[in-house]
Amino acid sequence: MKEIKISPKVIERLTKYLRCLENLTPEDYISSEELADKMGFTAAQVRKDLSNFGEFGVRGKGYQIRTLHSDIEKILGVHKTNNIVIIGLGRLGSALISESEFTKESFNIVGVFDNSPDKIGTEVRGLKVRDIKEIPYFLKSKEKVEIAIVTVPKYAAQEVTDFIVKSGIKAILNFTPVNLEAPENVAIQNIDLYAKLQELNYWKERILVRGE
Amino acid sequence: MKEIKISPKVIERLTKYLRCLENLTPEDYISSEELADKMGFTAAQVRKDLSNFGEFGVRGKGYQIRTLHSDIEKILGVHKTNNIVIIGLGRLGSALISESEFTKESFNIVGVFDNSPDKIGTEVRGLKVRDIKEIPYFLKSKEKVEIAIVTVPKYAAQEVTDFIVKSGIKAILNFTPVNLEAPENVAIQNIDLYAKLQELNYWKERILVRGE
DNA sequence: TAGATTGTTAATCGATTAACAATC
DNA sequence: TAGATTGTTAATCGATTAACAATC
Repeated sequence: MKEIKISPKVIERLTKYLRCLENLTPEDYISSEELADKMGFTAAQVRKDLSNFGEFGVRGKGYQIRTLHSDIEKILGVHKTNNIVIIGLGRLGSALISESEFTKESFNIVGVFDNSPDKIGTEVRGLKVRDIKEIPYFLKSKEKVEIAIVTVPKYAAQEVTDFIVKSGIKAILNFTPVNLEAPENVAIQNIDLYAKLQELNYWKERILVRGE
Repeated sequence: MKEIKISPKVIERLTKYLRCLENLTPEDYISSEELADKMGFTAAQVRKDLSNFGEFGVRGKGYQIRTLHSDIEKILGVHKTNNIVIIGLGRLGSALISESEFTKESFNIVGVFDNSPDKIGTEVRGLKVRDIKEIPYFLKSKEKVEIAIVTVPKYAAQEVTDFIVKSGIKAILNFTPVNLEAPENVAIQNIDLYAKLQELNYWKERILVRGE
């Protein structure tokens, strides 16, 4: 399998296929057309997306739901458990820790960090809150942790990012509204809740779009 | 100004221009090139995006930061206060209520709804938690509310959506991982935190992308 | 006026879709 | 084998970029 350049849009759709397959009978087969219909895509789109990564279907039959699900999980690397840490224990950070979705098998929160003396040392959902300064030691001593969820206030965002990247973090889910600077080899996904609300506000006046 | 079909990507970038302009001196002028550089876009992109909505620049000088900021706010409809309600008061819903960003001028949380007897009647940040069944009356009696943030558990998502849409909601910020069905004239933006994490997990192994 | 930068048209690039030979 | 549906190539569509005349 050659490493062809994959578009982020393909990966985004892969997560949607996964969501969709979860609700179906694992033993059944589904055609690209059926799967596409469920999500408002085209059958060609589905086949093209998957063909980037190999051949997962059976001609004349379609894709077996169970194997397709597990194949997509493998592509995304979520067939195994990936350790994550949460940086910043404000309201949002706390909420994410308890989010049942995040406690699924594929991601495992192994550390929680903040810089407030009020929070350091307390426990949240069985996790001790640590001083953010401990990050470098924590990352060295513990099992591999590559992903950090950053929910600090925006004035601290860049500084915290520099620090955790230097400490070895390779991927950041950024909830701050700051356009983070980081080295080329650090993956970043931004979730800007307020921006999404602004987008929604635009569309509510015109209609057209069934949000991305 | 003719109503040309605008791509969602344009609106997404508009919110980014806004974020960027916030940190600059209002009286200064900025060229499309300077603005583009700050975000890793091209100057042509910036000019093209803006030209969809009118002429905001001064040839030879660029765009005045203060007026461009306020012009983009007007395009997005966030120059005025838009009322919103929050449906579902789990951890995430509660966090959003307290999110300082959401308490900015342009959005105003006027109602909070849940169906749990434990929560109904309590107060969160000065807002009384109401029974979700009251939504229709609430929307009729109060000032105009068109936007709902939905943070209910996924099994309840579609049912709740049907109910609030029937009650008059015109736009939904959907935090559930469900692909909501709604009439054509209801705008929906989806924020799927877990899916974002999955995407990030893919990119962390290859690198390439500075999340969308 | 000369210099700078816009707004816009035309060219390019990438992503989606249609079509079909391969094959279960 | 006949019917169905894949994987893939070619055609289409839309979005980005380059280029430049308009103009402050």
